[in-house]
Amino acid sequence: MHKQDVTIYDVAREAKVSMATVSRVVNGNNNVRKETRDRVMEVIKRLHYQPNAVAQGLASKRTTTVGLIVPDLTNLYFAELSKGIDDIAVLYKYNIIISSVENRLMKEDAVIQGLLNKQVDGVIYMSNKLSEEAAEAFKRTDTPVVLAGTVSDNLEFPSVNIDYKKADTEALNLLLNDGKKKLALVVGDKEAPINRDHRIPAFEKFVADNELEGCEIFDNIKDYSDGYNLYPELAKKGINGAIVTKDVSSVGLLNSTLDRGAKVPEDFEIVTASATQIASVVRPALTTIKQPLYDLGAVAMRMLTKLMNDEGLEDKHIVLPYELIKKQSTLNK
Amino acid sequence: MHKQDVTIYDVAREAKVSMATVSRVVNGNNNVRKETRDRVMEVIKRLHYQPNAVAQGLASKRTTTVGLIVPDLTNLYFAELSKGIDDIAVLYKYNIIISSVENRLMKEDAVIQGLLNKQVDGVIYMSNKLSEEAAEAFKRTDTPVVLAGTVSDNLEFPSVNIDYKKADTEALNLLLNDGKKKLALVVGDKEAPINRDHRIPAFEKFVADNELEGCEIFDNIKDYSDGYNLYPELAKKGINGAIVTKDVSSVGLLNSTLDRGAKVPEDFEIVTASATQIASVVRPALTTIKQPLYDLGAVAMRMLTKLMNDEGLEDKHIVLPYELIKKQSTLNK
DNA sequence: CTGAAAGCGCTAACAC
DNA sequence: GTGTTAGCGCTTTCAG
Repeated sequence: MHKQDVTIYDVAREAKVSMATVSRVVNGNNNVRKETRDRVMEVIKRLHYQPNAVAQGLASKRTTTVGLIVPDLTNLYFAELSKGIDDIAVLYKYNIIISSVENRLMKEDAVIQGLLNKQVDGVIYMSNKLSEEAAEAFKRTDTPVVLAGTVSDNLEFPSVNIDYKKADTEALNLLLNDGKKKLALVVGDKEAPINRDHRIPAFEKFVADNELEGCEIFDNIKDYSDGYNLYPELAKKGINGAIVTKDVSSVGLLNSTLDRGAKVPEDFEIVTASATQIASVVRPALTTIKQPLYDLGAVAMRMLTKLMNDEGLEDKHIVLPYELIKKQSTLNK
Repeated sequence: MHKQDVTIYDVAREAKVSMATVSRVVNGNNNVRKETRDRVMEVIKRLHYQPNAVAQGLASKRTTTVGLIVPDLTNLYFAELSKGIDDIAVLYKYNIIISSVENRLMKEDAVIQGLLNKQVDGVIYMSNKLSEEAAEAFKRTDTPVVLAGTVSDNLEFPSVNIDYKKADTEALNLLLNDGKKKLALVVGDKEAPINRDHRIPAFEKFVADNELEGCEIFDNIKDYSDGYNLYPELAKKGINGAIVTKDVSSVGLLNSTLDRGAKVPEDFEIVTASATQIASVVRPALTTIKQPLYDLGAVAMRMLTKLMNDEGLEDKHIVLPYELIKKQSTLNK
């Protein structure tokens, strides 16, 4: 970034107006006579003037930039969320500073502080859970924050989610209806609020309500091989149906099942709780709880634009509909 | 972004020094007596002072922000590249403004101009091809640019790639060695420089060198269903081996092949030219040209940091090694 | 080692 | 409608 060649001052001089007028033209302020505006526009074009957004940001205290906090860029779940956010951001002319925080030395609150120092106008936070430190960092600022696809203990921050309990219950009903009675819930982290407060209670309630026996929760299944290595244990325990929260784990479990000669869905049924591209290209195709990831992101960003304009929100917590997509990994009787 | 509560001026007054000294402390300048430094640090901590990066940017002409231009966030190919970039960016304390440009009304050069207006210190451009307008926009500025996994006609811009010709030739040799002689090259866009100048010439040369007949190039295969719908045509023409540039298309083709009762790899072999997670979870697993996506991104970002520090580059065009990973979609005799 | 002062490029009252 | 004038919060000579 070298010294800027042409500034608002050059345009003013050349167009024989004050820089205030140039500023008005640039910002679409109506208080400029048409002839003046045209003249200024002509000079802007001729000189290839481009406003310096940093200077604008310092003077106006708005950077038209929002921060995005995401665990991992290469996780399709968050990539699809981000796409929804990005599309709405473009619509409202915001740029996005993206920060991934998983497996980093830098602590989450330091990342957030860095974003705030850059004077972002707002932040969207995505994760399986809102960490303590992140929540604290957000509370210290008055920069608006929206949680997308992220469960939080307190309802302090606006959020967009689906009804995880309802979705899981519906999936469990599908399994039960197919005659599978020894069910499993396979999660990445038992303590993540989304699991602790939603999926696990829903599972336990379902098991109790239907008086099922031998059902179990499996923790710490985070990637493909975790899923792949899990099947023997499930088989030994006679489990014949599972809801798996991560789709790569689902695929690992699926492949493992097939490799060991079990039939899906006859012997064993799988429902995956996060439907990304990966779940739909494997064979047999996986039955999924389809979260509207794109929409979750888009709605979250729309909420944020309102907050950044001090417009206020009708609903602070939005719940979007999901869909249970029945494919070949369940019998679907 | 409201009025900042505590500024460098507050710290200066409280510590009984000038703001210049506070600035020195904040920026780690050594020309400060230890006692003074300690006193300033104490006040900074006590007042929770955080420098305003926008003001720093305006005054210093460095924003410690780089722009990333990517076709689509949800394409794992670019997501993995981005991850490499991001990790190095964090290391050098840069933030990343990410802009996706595929299927947008806004033209690419407008996106680039927007990034430049934000005074990014550098730009990394990723795409299948560098568009004319993008190249023009980059030429107008002296902000450094690096191309990652992107082929360009001219060698004006520094770049990081693999040797696509060599990789494809090795893959074709694998197919031929397995006894497959009617080969196909399946691409997304014939006119993209990576195909036009690398993959297609390599394919044609291979066919000529080995005096093969009935080999053909298939264009416009961009997604899963394109790949899925392609197989009948290949079958009719007796094609028995294919290199597919996009991995989702490869998977589509694979599933279609299996659905129609052909055996992979006995009757038909597939090699995919971009190995993302998707290629490795399907069954049979796909043989792939494994591009070091993470490294491509990391090296590109490292180059950019050098350029941003006016350090100069030893090599302007870096070629990284690839690997041909043999899996079950080829016989591998 | 420290301070004074001049910007960086723009916005936003305020006056006319 | 348009110009004048303060800043926005920080870096960076230049003196001393």
